[in-house]
Amino acid sequence: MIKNKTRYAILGALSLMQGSGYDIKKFCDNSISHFWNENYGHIYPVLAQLEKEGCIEQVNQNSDNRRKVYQSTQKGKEEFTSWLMTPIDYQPARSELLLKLFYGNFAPKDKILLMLNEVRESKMKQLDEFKRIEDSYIDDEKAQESEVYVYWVAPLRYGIIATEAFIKWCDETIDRIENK
Amino acid sequence: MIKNKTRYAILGALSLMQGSGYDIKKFCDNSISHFWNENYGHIYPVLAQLEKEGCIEQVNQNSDNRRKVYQSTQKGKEEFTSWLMTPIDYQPARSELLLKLFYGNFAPKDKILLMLNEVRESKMKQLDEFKRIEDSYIDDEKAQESEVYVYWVAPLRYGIIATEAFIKWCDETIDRIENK
DNA sequence: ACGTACATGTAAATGGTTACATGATTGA
DNA sequence: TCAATCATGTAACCATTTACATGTACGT
Repeated sequence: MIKNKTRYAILGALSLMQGSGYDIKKFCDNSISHFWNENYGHIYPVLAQLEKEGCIEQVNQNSDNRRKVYQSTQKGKEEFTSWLMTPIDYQPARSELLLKLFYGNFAPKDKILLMLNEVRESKMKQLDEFKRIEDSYIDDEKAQESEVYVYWVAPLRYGIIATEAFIKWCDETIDRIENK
Repeated sequence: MIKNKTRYAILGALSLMQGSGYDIKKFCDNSISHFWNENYGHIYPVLAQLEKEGCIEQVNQNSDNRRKVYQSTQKGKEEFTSWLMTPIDYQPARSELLLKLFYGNFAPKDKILLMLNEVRESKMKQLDEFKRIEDSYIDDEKAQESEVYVYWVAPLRYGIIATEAFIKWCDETIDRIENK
């Protein structure tokens, strides 16, 4: 049935907090969106599946009875930890940008340059956002003492380093196309 | 029905050469695999679809009559060029590595370090391969004069720059985890 | 009272991979 | 003659996204 990654994204979220499907979606959008995404169409069925398997359970709560608040069970925690230690799946590459660029000679030069400048622009904005978050981390001394600090910084640093590299590549590529 | 990207990967391949589904698959595996992949389950149905729509046509050929060799039609060429000029689709991020790392505190430190060292190792190999190809380009003066040269170099340079950045990030992340 | 955000879920469509079936050709 | 590669295709499965349906709660 519905398998793999969403399952672990949910178990991961519920290892940090208890919450509803809606909360998990918000967590994905707000906290890990730069390296992960989920949508409701996936979350709710997997949540039901995980409950059926005893990996998560509903938390009794008297207040808002629309909400189904879940927490991870021992079984769920164990499955999550064991997944953390399994090797990364190979992900076949699919870059629409590089595919288009590879065939760039079939389009007018200025259109290709426009495309590159647009992606460069959007990456610059992303980089600014990453650096803003990094600055807020650097100012927060308590956070730095936390056990999880290095693991939260790592994806952010990845965003920064990868985006800087991307912009560098844009610059040299734009330059090379302009001067050809 | 079956839509979008495979369609353009095929039209792109057939803009450089004429060939069969099998040839297109080989082309993907050999020439553009570091930024694109296709499989037979996608290629053959899309090939049939494209022929039905008049974007490609079969080439008469007397030799091997098992093979169905296709070439792009005027219509196909126009559709491909116009696709080249449309904006890049947004791709939601999904990095299993970063997801696992984000939750790294739930696994033993040495397992996380092992994981990072493994991906670092495999990226090093990839980088060597990219540089080997780059060297062969640099030695080839005729290739450099070609109109398409910049467009063929760009994805390769992307591979090099992005992979170098990745390794740099691995190093700093491994270091940070070791010293925590 | 109205709009926005909260909240859960399903159905359908789309996208992509893997496994299978089938057989010809080529070279060692 | 045996293995590898060439060659085409289908079916089943798995994964993902989008659209839809439905209704509540809360602040202004």
